[in-house]
Amino acid sequence: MEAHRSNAIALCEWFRANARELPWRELPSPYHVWISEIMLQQTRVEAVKPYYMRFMERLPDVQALANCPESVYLKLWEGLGYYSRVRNLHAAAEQIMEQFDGRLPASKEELLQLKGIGSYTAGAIASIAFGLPEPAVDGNVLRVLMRLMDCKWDIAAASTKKQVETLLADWLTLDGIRPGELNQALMELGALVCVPNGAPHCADCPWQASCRSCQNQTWDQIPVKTPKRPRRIEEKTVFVIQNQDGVFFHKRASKGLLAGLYEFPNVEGFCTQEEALEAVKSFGLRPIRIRPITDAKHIFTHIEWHMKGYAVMVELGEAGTDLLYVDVEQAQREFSIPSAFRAYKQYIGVEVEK
DNA sequence: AAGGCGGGGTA
DNA sequence: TACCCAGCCTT
Repeated sequence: MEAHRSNAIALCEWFRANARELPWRELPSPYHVWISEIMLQQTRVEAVKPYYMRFMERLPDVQALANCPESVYLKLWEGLGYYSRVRNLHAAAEQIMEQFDGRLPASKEELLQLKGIGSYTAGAIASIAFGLPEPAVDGNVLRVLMRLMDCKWDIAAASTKKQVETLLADWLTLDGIRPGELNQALMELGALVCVPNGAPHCADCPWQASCRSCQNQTWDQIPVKTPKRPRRIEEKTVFVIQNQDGVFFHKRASKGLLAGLYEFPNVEGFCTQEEALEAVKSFGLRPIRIRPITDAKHIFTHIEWHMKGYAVMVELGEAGTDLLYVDVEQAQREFSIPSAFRAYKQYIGVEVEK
């Protein structure tokens, strides 16, 4: 246990000297920590920064978030990915207003009752915002500790995470340890020194002398992780349908992939120009002109979209189906459109040549 | 335990 | 190209 203590102390000293200045570290209130931790799930620090700043400006507290309409919070999340995060964030804000008098609860057990908060996030909020000795085990922490112990357990296994949580629970109650600091230090070490891609910067590591993986030169074998299965490919035809006044969009279903976001009307499979015209007619619209536009590919974690595009000019009038007809400004302002359709946004407002 | 769920950086 | 990122939820 004494070896653990000296490791923990050395890591915290390293952290105090090397911690990055991050927006959510300026004033780590429970709300600030909560929002930042949700945004940081499976998402890099640099990607989160501008979203975090804008989110805090627009929704500075739990009440503002609880009262926020879906279109606004989805727009604030547009492009960040994993959109159920912000849906759960909003639901949890309502939960906090109703059950906890507008303040985040100060226990891991209660935090776990909130939508979108699992073991890691509950531990992060409990330790960083409330100073409680709760572990916060993410991918960084698993990698760092597996290397420290030269341990080849599968980090994709739930049992591995449990073991690490149990180990850290002891570290966090050691004399002179600030739980929030140690948890952040473990993650910071993983982000800056014991990096996931390429060789770790062992010369800069506060654990260099005690790290088994460094001694045994096994860093490239650790962590062990079961591979995920290959992506499936889906072919789609995407339509940028316009008339003189506006453009047509479709709101996706409230569950599943890209839930609740807006998309260009599209159909399964690759359409010829003739088939494309038929598809547009099936939307309840009368095409005037059509031309092929760019192909595009978008890679999700588990799916690959291969897209073929057509720009279509249609007669004035609403669609007979569930398409929404809006002017460009309204679309920009109110519609959250996923990055998958980035290649087609440039055709909005562009004349369709014969 | 396994699969669904985004998007982008990096080697 | 493949892997990973301050993971969570559903089945």
